[in-house]
Amino acid sequence: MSVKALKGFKDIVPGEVETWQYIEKTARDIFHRFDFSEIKVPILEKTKLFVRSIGETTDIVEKEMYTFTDRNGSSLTMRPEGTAPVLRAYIENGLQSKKAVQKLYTIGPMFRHERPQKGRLRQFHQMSVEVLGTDLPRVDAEVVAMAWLIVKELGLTASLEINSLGCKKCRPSFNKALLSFLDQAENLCDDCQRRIKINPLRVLDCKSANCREQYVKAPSILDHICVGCDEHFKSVKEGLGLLGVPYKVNSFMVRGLDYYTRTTFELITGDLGAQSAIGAGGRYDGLVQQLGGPDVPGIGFAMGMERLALLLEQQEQSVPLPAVDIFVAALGETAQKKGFALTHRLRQAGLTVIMDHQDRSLKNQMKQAGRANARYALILGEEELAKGRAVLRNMENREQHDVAVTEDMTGIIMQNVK
RNA sequence: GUGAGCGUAGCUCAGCUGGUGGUAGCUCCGGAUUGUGGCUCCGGUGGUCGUGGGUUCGAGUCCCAUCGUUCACCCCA
Repeated sequence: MSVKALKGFKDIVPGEVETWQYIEKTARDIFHRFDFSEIKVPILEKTKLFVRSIGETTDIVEKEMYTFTDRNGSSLTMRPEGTAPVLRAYIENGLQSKKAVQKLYTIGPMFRHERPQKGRLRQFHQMSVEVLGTDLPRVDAEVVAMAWLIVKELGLTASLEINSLGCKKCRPSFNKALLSFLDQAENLCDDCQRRIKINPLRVLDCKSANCREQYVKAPSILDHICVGCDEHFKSVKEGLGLLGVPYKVNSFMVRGLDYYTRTTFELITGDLGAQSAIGAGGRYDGLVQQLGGPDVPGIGFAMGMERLALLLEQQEQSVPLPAVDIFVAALGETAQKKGFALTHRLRQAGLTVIMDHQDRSLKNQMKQAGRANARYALILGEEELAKGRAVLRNMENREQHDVAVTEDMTGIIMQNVK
C-alpha cells in the first residue's frame, strides 16, 4: 500500500487550485484597498502562546491542538488560529511604535485535531486580518464591511450577524444573571450542563430544541452591557448603516475563543451543512497586553478558505480561468525545432505560451489548444515553413492569417496578440 | 471523543432475494478522405470488487474484524 496523506489533510490539485488563487487574489486586492499590509508569521509557536490567548478551558486548547515536544524538550504547537501569532509578532517587532494603528493580514494553514467533516479539515486555511491600536467603533464597522465586501466580490450570498459581548467590567454581571437563569432551567442537555461549568455564554449557541425553547427567556447580554459598551455598539451599528452593510443583531451569538470583547460578528450560510460560519471575528481589547505587549485594543476576523471554495461551488459562482495567449502547434521535426525556440522567445517577451513536444497530429494539437483556452494558435507546418510563413489563428472567431517566419517574428506576434 | 452511512476502472456509479466483473457514463488515446479545436459518431487503454478472516458447492453480494472515507454530534473559520 502506498503512503497516503494524513486524515484531514488534503492536496489542492490543478483544477481546484484555480479557485483558491481566485479567492486569494480577490481578498488581497480588497485588503490593499483598505490599506492593510501582509505579515507572514511562523506556523509553529510555543504552546503557551495559544494557551494564554485562546483560553485554557476551550476545546481548541484542551483537545484539538497539535502539540509536541521538540528535540530540546520545549512544548511546541502547530498554530490552531492566526490571531495569537500575529499579535506575538506585533509585540516582538515593536510594530506599535512604527505606526499608531497597524492594519495587518495573513493567509495560511491552521491545524486542529478534529474529526473531519464537510467544511472542516485538520489542516485548513484562513485569511485573517487584525487592526491594532484603536477601538474606534468606525474601525469595527470598517473591518466588518471589509469582510462583507470579500463575500460580495466573490459573488457569494451570506448573512451577517453581529453582537456585543461587553467588556471586562460588564461581562461578569451578565454571567451572574445568566447563571441564575440557568439554575432555574430544567432538563438541559448534557452538553449544556457541561457548558455551564466551562463557559456559560456558550449554552446560548445550543442546537437542542428543548434548550433553545428555554433560552428564549434567557437574559440578553445586550441588556447587561455597560454604558460605554452600549454606546460603542450603537456607533458600530450606525457605522454599518452609513456603509450600507446589511446586518442582523443576534444577542445569542457567542464566540468560541475566550479573548473576545465588545463587537463580535459572523458571516453565515445555510449552504455548507453543519459548518455555517464562513468568516467570523470580533474585538479583543486587552489581549495584546495579556500577551505581554502594550495596552492597545484590537479587532480582527478570519475567513475559511475551504469554506469559501465550497460555497463558490455550491452557489455556482464561476471562477475565471487563467488565460493562455498562444498555443504553438508544430508539424514535423523542422517545425518542432523552430517552434521550440520561438516558444521560449515569446515567453521571455511576456506571453503565456503552450507547446506540445510529442509531435501529435494537428487535430490533436488544436484540441489541446481549445481545451487550454488559448486565445491564439500559431501553426507551424511544413508547407508554410517552406515559404517562410506560418498561420496565426484566432481561436475565438476562427479567423486566421499568414505571418512571416523571421528572426524578429516575436514582435509581429506580440502586436497581433496584445 | 460519540453515532450513522459508504468503500466496484483516474473520476461518477449499476450490480435485484448469493450463481462467470459491466458493449455503463466522464476522462485519456486513436479514427470519421492523407494538415485545423470545444459538438456528434466509432474504436481502444484501463479493475487483485479497500484489506484479512468466516459461512457456502459457489461471495462484489451474507457475517466478523480491520483500515479508509463521508455526514452528523461536539467544536469552529
